[in-house]
Amino acid sequence: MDKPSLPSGTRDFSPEVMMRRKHVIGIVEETFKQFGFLPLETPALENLKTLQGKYGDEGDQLLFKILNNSDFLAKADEKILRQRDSKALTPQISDRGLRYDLTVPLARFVVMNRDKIHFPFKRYQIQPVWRADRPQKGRYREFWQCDADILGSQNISNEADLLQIYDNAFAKLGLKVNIRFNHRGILDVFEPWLQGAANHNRFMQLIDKADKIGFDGVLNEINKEAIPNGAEAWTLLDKINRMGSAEEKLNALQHAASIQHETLQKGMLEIKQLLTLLNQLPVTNTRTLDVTLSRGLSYYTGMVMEVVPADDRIPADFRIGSIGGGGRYDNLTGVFGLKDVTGVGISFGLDRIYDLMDAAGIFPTASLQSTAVLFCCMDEPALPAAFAMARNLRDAGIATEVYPGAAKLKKQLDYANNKGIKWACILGEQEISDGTVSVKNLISGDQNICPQSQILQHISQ
RNA sequence: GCGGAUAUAGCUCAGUUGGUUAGAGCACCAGUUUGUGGCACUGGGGGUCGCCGGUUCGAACCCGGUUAUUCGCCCCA
Repeated sequence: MDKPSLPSGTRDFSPEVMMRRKHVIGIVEETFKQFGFLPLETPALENLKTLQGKYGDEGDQLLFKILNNSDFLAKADEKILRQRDSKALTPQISDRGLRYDLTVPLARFVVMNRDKIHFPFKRYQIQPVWRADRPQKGRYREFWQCDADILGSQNISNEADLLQIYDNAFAKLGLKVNIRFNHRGILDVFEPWLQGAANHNRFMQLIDKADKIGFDGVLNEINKEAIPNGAEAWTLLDKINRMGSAEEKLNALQHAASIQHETLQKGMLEIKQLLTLLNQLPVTNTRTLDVTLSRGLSYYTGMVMEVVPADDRIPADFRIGSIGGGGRYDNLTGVFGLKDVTGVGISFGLDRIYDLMDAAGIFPTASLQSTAVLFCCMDEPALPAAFAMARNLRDAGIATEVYPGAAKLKKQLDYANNKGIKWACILGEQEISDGTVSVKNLISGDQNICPQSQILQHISQ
């Protein structure tokens, strides 16, 4: 018999871990609801056609594919089969795959249900996604995303809401973060200068690594890849970024842009509108305009945002990437045939947030408790009385257990102690004949005898 | 897809230049206490040293292969 094991990059979540994960999910979900988002769930499986071609070549490689049922090889092309050409064979033996993110399923859903949806459409989705990536620290093959998106409204107040959601949720979680934002319009200025979209995309990919490898690291990469004017563009962006306030950065940008670039003006206008909405409101975390933020290669077309940890309780060597990100994408549903639906959304990386809070040791201990009262019976005849009292306590909203059967008292109290149960209610021959119950507070060690009818009042004190 | 590290009890790990019966802590079970947990003490169960092969009188230890895990790179949450 082989030892049981898990597929790499997947994990079991023990009851202790799940209590904490639920704590995080609960706060994120509650925040989404407070801003008027409603839940959506989609299947783990999607048709491969829905998923493929949405995430670039690399993304397609990382899709988990599912073999067709029935005799899938019988239908495969004889020639391709003999050539052992996996890439050509895949479409013949696999029609379905596991979802890679929550945004593409959302787009599919909106297109399929366009007749039922009223725009602006605000939905949140908290579900696992799968990527056949190489696992490493903070990176899993099965992980959870918590997405909130608004479709069909281009007003910048949506972005303002999403930035508030980030701030509110992390404030409630008790994790200090920095919320960075930028506008793709600012970066698009450089496209002609960098001589083409390919260079520009690569440029954005490289500057996105600044957090990790620093200014010089990015500069080296740009020089190594010989991106035309890349070094100059990067130096300029970095210089602007070092200025203090968002307003100063915007002013510097205005002066630096020698031509009246349309997307730059749009980007700067939207950032100003955003600041007008947000600057009057209280904020718990830091929120910075970072003109070097690009969010890689994805489909973003307007505002982009990203959350990075900024909590000094996190050990210095515990480095992990961003824990949330999002932005505006025009024409998200275009690939599925529905044009001109703009969307803006954010995502919380649940697993990384969990890892960070765990490393920083900031999970509240209360999130571990479940049962409040345990009934311990000395003998079987005491069980009916325990069941009756347990029922009353549960009706009063108190989580209550009756220990199964009449085990040794030591064993029953051990159980209560390990589970962090506060009250042990002991029932033996004496208590049953007196109509009483011995109530022990397992935190203080105090023990009293009270009438069975008074049990609720006794433990409510 | 590429590179490094690791693999010994349920978990975290020791294990001397290769030498008799492979250890510790935690966890578990039992007892000290026939109805009282946490603390303490005593005892107990639990291992084909990842797997396959090689070197050797002798391998947990050395060599080769393999599988898995893990940390980086690419990319991403």
